[in-house]
Amino acid sequence: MSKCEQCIVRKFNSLQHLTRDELVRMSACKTSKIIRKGEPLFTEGDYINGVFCIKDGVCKVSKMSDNGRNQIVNLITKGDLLGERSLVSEEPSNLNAVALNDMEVCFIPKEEIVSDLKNNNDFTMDVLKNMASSLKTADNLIVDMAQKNVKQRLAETLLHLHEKFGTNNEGAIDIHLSREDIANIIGTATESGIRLLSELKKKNIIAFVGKDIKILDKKALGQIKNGF
Amino acid sequence: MSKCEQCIVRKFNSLQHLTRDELVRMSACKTSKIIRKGEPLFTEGDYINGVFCIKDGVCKVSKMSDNGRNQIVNLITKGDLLGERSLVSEEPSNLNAVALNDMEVCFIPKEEIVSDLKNNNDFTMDVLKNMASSLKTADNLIVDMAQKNVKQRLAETLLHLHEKFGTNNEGAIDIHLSREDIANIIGTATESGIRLLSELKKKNIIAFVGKDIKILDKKALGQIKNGF
DNA sequence: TTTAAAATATGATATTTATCATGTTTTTTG
DNA sequence: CAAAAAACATGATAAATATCATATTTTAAA
Repeated sequence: MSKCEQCIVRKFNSLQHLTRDELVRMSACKTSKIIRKGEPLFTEGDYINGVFCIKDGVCKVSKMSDNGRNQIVNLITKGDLLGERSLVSEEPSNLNAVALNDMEVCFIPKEEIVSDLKNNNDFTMDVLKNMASSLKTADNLIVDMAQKNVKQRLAETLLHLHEKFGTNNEGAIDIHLSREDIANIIGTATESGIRLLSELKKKNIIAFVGKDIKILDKKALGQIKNGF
Repeated sequence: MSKCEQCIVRKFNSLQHLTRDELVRMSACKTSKIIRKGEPLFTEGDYINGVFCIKDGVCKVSKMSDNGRNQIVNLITKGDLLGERSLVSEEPSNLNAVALNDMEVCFIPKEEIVSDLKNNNDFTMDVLKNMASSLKTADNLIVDMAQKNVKQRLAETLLHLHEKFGTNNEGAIDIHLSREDIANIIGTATESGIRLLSELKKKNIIAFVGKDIKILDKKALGQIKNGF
């Protein structure tokens, strides 16, 4: 099994603040897993009791609404940590995490990492910083969801995905999401999402490469995002 | 000036985990303020650089959307802390806080409290716990905003306000919000909010006591919230 | 590789919500 | 207290979005 102290991925998240000794201890108790596309990392109601460190792949984090529709609240990718909240809460998760492609993840049990939270202030402060940042992002998303219309949210989402995942060698956004996933990110019916994508395609603002999306006119998307 | 170590309010928030010595030091550098109804505690773009401890009163925390509408993301009340995020971030606030009634607050500067974050792990862990809890609440709100319609969100908001603020001696929800505030909580146009409130009144699900709202049929509201 | 299932697409329609207009009531201010 | 401003209210209409129906394409499975 790979060793945390030699793993490059930790450099991208709070684990970079752990000492070599702490990493060696962590390495001894962590487990590595392969999660196949479509499989869950965890499900609403699960007690996670630990943190996932994403070595490769992407997963969608979502929540079922009372209306029976699924809302994606986050996309977690290589280098990210997932499940930090379980470290300071005894409650089960209110979220689902499902792999969007094959993933390689390490799972570090809560007991182990909580002792680091108690003893390594640099680490704790960084976790706190990240949570504060997530909270800001969440507040902004609340405002977007409440105040922007579906067309604006779609434009914003496309720009955001482009920013976050970059483009593949054909110029398309380098993440494979189904039309339903996209609708579940922007919070609309699948048909409405598809319809608006078709409209953007017809206006030559985006193009389809297979089913993936290529942004042709970034400026136009920016304007739509702001309500023009 | 009142002394933190004797102040009952701190018992309701993370400051309860500070030692007597830490409280005495804090007391020496904090400032007390009276904020009148309608006045801001801080405004989008301000560097807060400290934490507000709410001794009395309620404020609304909101953010302007690009569309020029104001979205209320939180109501902060007696016993709460406000501005924790400024402790671990160098960025200016993305939020506005405005008093809904006359408030009594203490302001503790960042420098002072950051040293406690570094040295008192109980305190730090409690701040972390609260932030985790806020994040969960925020995720739930994102899902509601994205997936529930305005009527559902109004019902949910009324039930939530009733839960959070209780009722006054006339049985009305014990917080005075304008119709515009209510619309800004549920994320809709003021007219739409008013219209739906009128409709609930007509159906004898709520009543108006002056301008305040009294819930007559909790069960019916619960059903509307869930889409019936 | 044929069949079944899932995903994508689009039209028709109903529902929800925003916007604009206007009137009334309440609150604030000189 | 009178006048002005703000908040509340409701109608009419337009725009946005969901829902239902159905067809096509793609993917998965037998």
